[in-house]
Amino acid sequence: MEQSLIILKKNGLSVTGGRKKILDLFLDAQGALAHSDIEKNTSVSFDRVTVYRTLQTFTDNGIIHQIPTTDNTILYALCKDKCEAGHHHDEHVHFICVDCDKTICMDEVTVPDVKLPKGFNPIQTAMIVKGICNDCRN
Amino acid sequence: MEQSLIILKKNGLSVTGGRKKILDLFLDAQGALAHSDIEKNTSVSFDRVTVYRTLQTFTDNGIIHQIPTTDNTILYALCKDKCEAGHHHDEHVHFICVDCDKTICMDEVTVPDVKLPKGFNPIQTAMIVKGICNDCRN
DNA sequence: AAAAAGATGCAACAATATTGCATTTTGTGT
DNA sequence: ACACAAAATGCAATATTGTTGCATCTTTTT
Repeated sequence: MEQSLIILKKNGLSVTGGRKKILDLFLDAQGALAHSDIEKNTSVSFDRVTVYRTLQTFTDNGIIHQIPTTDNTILYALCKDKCEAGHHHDEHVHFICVDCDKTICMDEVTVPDVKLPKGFNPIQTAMIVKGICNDCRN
Repeated sequence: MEQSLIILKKNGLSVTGGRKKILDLFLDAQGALAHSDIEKNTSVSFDRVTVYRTLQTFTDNGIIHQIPTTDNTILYALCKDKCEAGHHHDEHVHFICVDCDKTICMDEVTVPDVKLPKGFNPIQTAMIVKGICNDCRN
């Protein structure tokens, strides 16, 4: 059985052509995807609204997570199995290549703890490293 | 002499009413500001475009820096004196309060180093902690 | 197979961001 | 202080991005 199908069923989502297609994009992608990446993809011919709603649904169900960026786009990437609905554990490092512009999830690299000033109570931590990725160094 | 004036002069920027006003907002602000915060501020009555261009100018000159977020807004905050034009050193932790929604720069908390996989060359690191801030805990 | 629940498309709208150009303001040299 | 050059601003137009309501179609359930 296809992986995208498995994932959708596991999360109790009705399986539709659109969801499978978009989920496959993530499964195939090396790095993170923006809404525009999906919309521009020739194999996806859905309404913009459907893409928005699908990404929202996937996020709500812990299938994908959002990645913070400094340009005004939201990036999405597949969650690993540790994520639960409504409570993401995407506490791994995200690497953004300044050359090829790809964003890569480094699941092996966990975010180190930081000591915060008194009175500040951390719930979730994200870390973004900009640099040159493995493919772009020469 | 006013601080905003000093900063503008130091960076070789022509000093205008708009730039002073916006810079003062940052100097007064506790946390980071979004474009909309500035535009909505009653004491600012400039064209949206001017605000965009001013923020861009300040960013280019290392006066303010951008903060990554997962909602699709760009946040800006004052750089400390270590920042140079074109090369930001905003390697401090940003704290986003999930209650009051303020974003605070924790200049005292430096971002710890992480070991990246072979072939990945880091240039800049950012870290975002979500949680409850000092004002909102009870 | 029918009913219920859910997903999708469309249209309208809202918010956000960008660009070119004319006008005004600021900085510079005298 | 004045005139000129350089830079900033405002306005209009346009592009991009995100949201909502509702009718229609598809999937799931019984």
